[in-house]
Amino acid sequence: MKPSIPKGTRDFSPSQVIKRNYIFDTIRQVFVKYGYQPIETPAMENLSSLTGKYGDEGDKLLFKVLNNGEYLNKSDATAFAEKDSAKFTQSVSKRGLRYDLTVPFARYVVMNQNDINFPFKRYQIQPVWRADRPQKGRYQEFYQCDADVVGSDSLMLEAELAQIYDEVFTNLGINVTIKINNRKVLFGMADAAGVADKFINMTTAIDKLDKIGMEGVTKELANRGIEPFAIKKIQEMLSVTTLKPLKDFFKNSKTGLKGIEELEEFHKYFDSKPATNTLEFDSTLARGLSYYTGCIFEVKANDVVMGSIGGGGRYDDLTGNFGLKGVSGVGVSFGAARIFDVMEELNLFPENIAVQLKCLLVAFDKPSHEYAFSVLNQLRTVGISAELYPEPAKMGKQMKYANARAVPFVIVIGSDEMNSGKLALKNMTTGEQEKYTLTELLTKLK
RNA sequence: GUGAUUGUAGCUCAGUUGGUUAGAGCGCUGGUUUGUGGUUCCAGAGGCCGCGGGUUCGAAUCCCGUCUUUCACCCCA
Repeated sequence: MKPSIPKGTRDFSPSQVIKRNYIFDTIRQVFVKYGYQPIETPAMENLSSLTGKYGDEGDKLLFKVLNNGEYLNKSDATAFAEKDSAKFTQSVSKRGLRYDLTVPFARYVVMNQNDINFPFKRYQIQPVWRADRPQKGRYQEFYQCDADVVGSDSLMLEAELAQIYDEVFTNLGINVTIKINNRKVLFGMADAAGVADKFINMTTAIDKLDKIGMEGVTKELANRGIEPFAIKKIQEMLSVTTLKPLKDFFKNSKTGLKGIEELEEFHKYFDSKPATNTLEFDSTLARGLSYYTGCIFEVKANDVVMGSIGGGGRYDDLTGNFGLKGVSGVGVSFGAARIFDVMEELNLFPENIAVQLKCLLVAFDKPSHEYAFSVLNQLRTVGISAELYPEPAKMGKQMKYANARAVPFVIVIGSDEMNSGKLALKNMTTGEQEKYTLTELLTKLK
C-alpha cells in the first residue's frame, strides 16, 4: 500500500521539530516568567463537554470518535432513517477530539476546583483538532499555546497578557501589531445605533472590514437586516480610532461606557512599560468565539500575509457551562503552526539551533573502530554530543555522512592515530585538520 | 459546507492534436581515488503516470467517480 497521512496533518522532520521546540521554549519561558503553571488535558473529551461551546459552525468542525464495540446495537435507527446526521452521531459517538485548549481548561477548573488556589494561572501547549478544509496556515491538527487566568476580574491581567504577547514576539523576532477591543464597546455601538438586538449580526459584519472594505460592510449590514440610519451611525463610530469620541456616542449606553472604562483601566497598567510592538485599539475587531465578554485581542504579523497568529480575551462566565458560576477568566493563545510559517517565510530561525551533534568519529578498520568507541565514550562522559559511524566504511562515505549531518567536527582514527595516541581533528567548516591527544580534544570540544 | 485547483522516479518538474520502449535536473548506488566531505568526470539502479471505472484498435493524455494538494468563501490559530 502507498503510505499516506490524513489531509490537513503533517509529519515533522528533525529540523522542523527542533524549530518548533524553539518556538515552544521561547513561549514557555515567558509564560513561566509571568507565573503561569503547566497543565495537560486528554486529547479526547466527552462530546458533551465540547458541543455547543463553539457555535453551530464549531460543532460542525468537531472531530468525533466512533464508539467501540457493537455500537450499531445502540444507534438511533430513527435518526438514521431520517438522515439526521447530528442526532445519529450522538448515538454512536460519545467522545471527540479537543477543539481548543480553553474549554478543556474550563472543564479542568470545575473538576478540580477544590484543589485549585484561585486566582489560577495556567499555561498549556498541546495539539488541537478541527475538521476544517485545509488552506494556507490552516491545518486539521495544530498546536496551540495558551495562557489563561481564572478567578480574577482585574484588568491588570489583560495588561499582563498583552505584555506576554509583546515579549514573546520580540524574543522570536517577529514584528507584530497587537489589536485590542472590548465586546462591551461593540455592544455599545449596537446600542447607540439602536440595534442591540442584532448585536451578533452587526459584529460578524464589521469583523470583515479589513477584508471587504466599508462598502462591503455596508452591504453586509443591510443584508443582515440593519436599517440605513443605523448603518450610518455605525459607520461614524467605526471611523473613530481613539476612545474619547466614542464616549459621546455611548452617552445612553451603560455597557458601552463600561467597555471604554475597561480599556482605559487596561491602559493604566499596560502603558507603564514601553512595548516593542504596536498595540492599537481596533473598533472593528470582533472575534467569533461567542464566549468572550470583555477585552478581546488579536495579533497579526506585520511583514507577511497570514491570518492572525494569536488571539484571546475575557470571558466572564466560561466555567458556568460546567456548573461553576461567577468565575471570570481571561487568556491568550498562540498559533504555533502559523508562527512557524511566518518565521520560515521571514527566515527568522537562528542558524545554530539545528546543530546538535558536536562531533563525529570515523574509523578506517576494525581495530581502530573498537578503539574509537572507547574515545566516543570518553567524549560522552564529559557531556560532548558525539557519534561514531557504526562501521569502518569507506572514508568518502563516512565524510559524506558527516557533511549531511552538518557536524562541525570530525575525529579521524586509523592505525597511526591509535598507535601514537594523537587523534586527527578535522574542522568541517574550514577543512583544516590537526592532531591532538585525547585530553586536549576533551577540552577543545567542551 | 460552497466554488476552483493539483497529482508522472526519493525530491523538483517536462511529456506535442490520444500512437509504439514515459524523460531531465537534483538525490541515491558503484567507479574515477587501497586514509578524507561540501568541486569534476563515467556508469547504474529506481515509475500500477494518485486510486477505481468508462470511451477507444490504442489512454499519463479524453469522460465519470473517489481520495489528495493548493487557494478563495464560510469560519478561524
